[in-house]
Amino acid sequence: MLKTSTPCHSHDHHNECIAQALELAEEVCAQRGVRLTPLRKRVLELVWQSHQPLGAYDILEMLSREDDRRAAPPTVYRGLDFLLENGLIHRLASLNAYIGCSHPEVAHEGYFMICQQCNNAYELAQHTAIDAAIAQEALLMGFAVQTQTVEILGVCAECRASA
Amino acid sequence: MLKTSTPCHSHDHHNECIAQALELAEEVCAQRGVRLTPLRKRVLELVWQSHQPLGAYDILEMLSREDDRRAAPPTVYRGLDFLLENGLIHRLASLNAYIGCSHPEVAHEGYFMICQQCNNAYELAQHTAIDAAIAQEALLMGFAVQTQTVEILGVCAECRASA
DNA sequence: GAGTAAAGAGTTATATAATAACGTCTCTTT
DNA sequence: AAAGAGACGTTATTATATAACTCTTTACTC
Repeated sequence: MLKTSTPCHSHDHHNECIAQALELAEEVCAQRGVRLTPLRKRVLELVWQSHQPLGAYDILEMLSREDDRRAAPPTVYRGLDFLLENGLIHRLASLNAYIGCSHPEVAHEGYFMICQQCNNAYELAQHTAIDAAIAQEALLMGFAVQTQTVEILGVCAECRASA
Repeated sequence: MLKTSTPCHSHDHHNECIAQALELAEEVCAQRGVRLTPLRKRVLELVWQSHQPLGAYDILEMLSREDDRRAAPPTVYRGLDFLLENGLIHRLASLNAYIGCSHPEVAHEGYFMICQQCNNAYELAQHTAIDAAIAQEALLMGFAVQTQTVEILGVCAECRASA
């Protein structure tokens, strides 16, 4: 059973959290026989630089800044597509944005609570009451679930406390 | 408590279901003192012509066909915005599409099961296990929910049966 | 190790979804 | 009638994503 990803609010985030995610990504890709190319790794790293969902064009701009030749959209979208396929990131449909996944080793749907003040996205654990409830409703309707989009917008505990 | 909207598969859909929705919309708007102008009503009618979510540009094209002068995007989006604000339609973030709401008289979030074969979108009842589960998770996290996006893609019972 | 197929990535152009900004018309309210 | 607000037309633009073609790199086969 997966645990709720607890976003780091510490300054070590950039060092620890990202490094850990990249390492795990390497493992996962190796195990699956798919290639985490420099570009893909670069995109993943950029996505991981915050717990705040990033737009594809934000990533594009960051990429373009580093290499000083201008990257084009397909470059980023290919990277994102690969990462999505391999569960290394999730896409947030309600924001048109992307965010790193802490548990790429297990295929799963992402359930998110997204704070509209700090913009952090908190991925919920699997096997919560939520997915049980969805499974139950689906069963009642005879509906065969393929993919799920569960994105809750609001204000996180920290932001509520500091308000 | 709301009931699950049971999409009509009958041929009477166009006559009954739409008429009923439009009538209800009139009532709701009258009661709230907002204006269901001809344009807005027209957009709502178009949205209701199927239980399949429609894109804004689909609606735009339909509008343009009738009046034979070409309508522009803002025309449609203004209509959609009004309808959204008044709960007469829902927006499906995962599809960038819009669909009529059967219960505009009660403010609520839309939970949807969307069939990838027939494209029908089934709006779930409120007060299901799902919203209870979401509320419970939010409570655990100290998260104040503002808006919810719950969109389940898969195959509906009918399509499974006929496959 | 050379030949070949497939995957990855660059590049240009385009599709799709949504909004900004401004003008005009039409109501109501005074 | 004048003023103000709401609704809508119109043009242009922004934001998000993909198509199509090319060339390079990698991996596989012999």
